[in-house]
Amino acid sequence: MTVTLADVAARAQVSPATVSRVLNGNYPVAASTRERVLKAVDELDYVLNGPASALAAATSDLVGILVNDIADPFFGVMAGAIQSEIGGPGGRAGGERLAVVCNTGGAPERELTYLTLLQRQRAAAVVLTGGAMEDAAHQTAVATKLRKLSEAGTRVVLCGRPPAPGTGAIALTFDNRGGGRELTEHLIGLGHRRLGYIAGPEERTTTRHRLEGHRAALAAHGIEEDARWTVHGRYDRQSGYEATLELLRRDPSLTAVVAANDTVALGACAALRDSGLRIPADVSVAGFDDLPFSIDAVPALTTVRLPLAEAGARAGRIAMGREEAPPGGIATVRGELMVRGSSGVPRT
Amino acid sequence: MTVTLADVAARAQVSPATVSRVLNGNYPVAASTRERVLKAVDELDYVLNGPASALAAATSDLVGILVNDIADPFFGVMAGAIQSEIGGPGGRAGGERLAVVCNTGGAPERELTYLTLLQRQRAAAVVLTGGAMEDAAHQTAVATKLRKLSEAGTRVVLCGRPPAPGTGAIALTFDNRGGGRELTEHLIGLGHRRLGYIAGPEERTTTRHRLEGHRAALAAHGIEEDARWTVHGRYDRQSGYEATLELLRRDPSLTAVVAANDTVALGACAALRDSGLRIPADVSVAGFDDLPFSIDAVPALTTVRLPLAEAGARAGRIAMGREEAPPGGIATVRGELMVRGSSGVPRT
DNA sequence: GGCGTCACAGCAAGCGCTTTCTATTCACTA
DNA sequence: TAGTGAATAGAAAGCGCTTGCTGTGACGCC
Repeated sequence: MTVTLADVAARAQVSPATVSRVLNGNYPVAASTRERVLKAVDELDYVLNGPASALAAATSDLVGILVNDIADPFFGVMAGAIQSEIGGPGGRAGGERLAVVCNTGGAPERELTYLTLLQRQRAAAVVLTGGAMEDAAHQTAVATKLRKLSEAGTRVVLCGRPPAPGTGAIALTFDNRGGGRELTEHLIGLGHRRLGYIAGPEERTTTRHRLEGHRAALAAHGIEEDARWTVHGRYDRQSGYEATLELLRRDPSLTAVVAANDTVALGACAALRDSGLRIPADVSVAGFDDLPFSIDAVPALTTVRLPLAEAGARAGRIAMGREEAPPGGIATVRGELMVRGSSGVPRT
Repeated sequence: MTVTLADVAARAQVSPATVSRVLNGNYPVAASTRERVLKAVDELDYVLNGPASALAAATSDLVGILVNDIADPFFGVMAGAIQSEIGGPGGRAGGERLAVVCNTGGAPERELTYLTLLQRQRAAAVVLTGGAMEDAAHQTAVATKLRKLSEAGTRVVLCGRPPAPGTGAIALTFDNRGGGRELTEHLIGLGHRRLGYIAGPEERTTTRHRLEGHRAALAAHGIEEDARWTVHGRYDRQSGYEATLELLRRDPSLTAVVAANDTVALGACAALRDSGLRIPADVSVAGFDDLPFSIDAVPALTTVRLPLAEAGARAGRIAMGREEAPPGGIATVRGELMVRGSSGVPRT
């Protein structure tokens, strides 16, 4: 039925061992023999049995990439960059590895199950992207899992995620706090004193860090924050829309709205427009991430550019062992403030 | 070192066979025994060896999803929908399957290599998304591969891709031609007679079909097309920007620009704005796909909504064998014209 | 000319699991 | 009381590959 190594060996008149060695290229095989084997492989249209080879060799060529939402360009861009370095076919990498993207949907239990699945497949490496959940039980569970993976020889890299001490995972962390602070300071610098903030889901590290940065900026400039100025929501457009209406309802005198990310900011823009307010003449808007579409908003979005592709690529290389891990296993990746049309001086 | 089935068996005082049966649940095991086994599994923190089990059972729980560009929401949305149906952990599906997204970057050879990799892993199913390459040699190669996969028991589903006759693949095809035609007819109906068209890469089926629809509409209304009115480019924003400038240069009297997709349309909008033209007062713009951000453009983009999530979900179910394949193995998925602010009557 | 050294090739023992077939038990029925 | 079959557990044969170790000629060296 299906062609096996033995069939190839028979046809090439060599032992299975030799065929295996030709295919893996990690043992000397005479050129003439090699050729004969390759010819047989070609003629029989042989395809290696992955599971069998993984079992025998006790390694696999699978690399897992965990993302919260694959439909969100934030993760798409990172995943693409990671994958391009992992190789898969045609990547810069030599060995053919199957980079697989797993969509957790931001659900803790899914994250864990995917990790188990990858552990089960004896994945060569795992890259976790995006913010982590702040649920203590879940964090412990994930940490335990990551440690087990590391111990089993799977390289674990965190990309855009806070470090997980004691797990052996390498972390490339985004400086969400610093970015958030810089962004808000920009607005304060323009003269804003009443700033609404649309935060992401409560239990995400990303949410918390960005918000902390925002508040640090306010505090640093002696602006007392009004509790009504912060609204929590999801990381999507609709959430931004609704949150903005809510903010306007709570305090119509706000002159700026800072959003958890660009997608939310776009929703905010829509809500402001629908409320008859001009951007930035009436209200300034700022986002975070600098996703590809942010420059196409009208006016273009002021935001913090996160080097998603660069960080992803680096994470990919580290996962493949082609780049050294940063000292201490932790590196902080900074964002860059992008001032564009959506922010201006406040109305007087 | 690592815990194996045998270890669990020893601790639970049963045979390995019994443990396997408890874990797979496809054979009667006394409740008390089962409990003992599960307890041992838990205590030893046992994780099944995927490759070994795949080898022994001659099946795997891997499902491959091939996309052209994972950073493009068009694919992200589809992939997310597919994956949610495939299951993976927490999906609606029962069996835990590892849905893996493979990024081909639109490169033919990568597509093939990924297919081989999946074949190697004995994937349970493969879903190919997005337009196909029109290169004859490559199409044959892919068709051969798909046929082999089908024959080996892998379910093959094409989502948003033209059918591949004789391969055993189920196809859910987007009606790009019909959508393109409807879109252009809308513009013609508004009074436009000089319409520029920004097409995608030449060798893509999607490109060709949309363009054919556009031309069919023109022909149906007796509009003779000027060769200068079509420009080819990539499916990205920059390409749309440049192509639009080129179109304006070639014929400044154009009153509408139809883009290959929404991303390109956004680039077109930017180019028009930068050229001092108003949308739609001076030039109308239309896109295709109705990606999430299209509604946030200013003005909102007139486009053809493709039910990406629905089609993806259906493809996922078919791949899992949870939904019957359409009659003949081919279904056409129609788009829906979304008329928004970016199209209006032409300037006089 | 004898012998250590290479460069290859093959043997065979698993890798950790699934599954067929067989054995055992036990509850009933005749 | 023996006979029957259902229910359950185990023995063992692989699944297709990798790899440590064992040949086996050919070669160079003293």
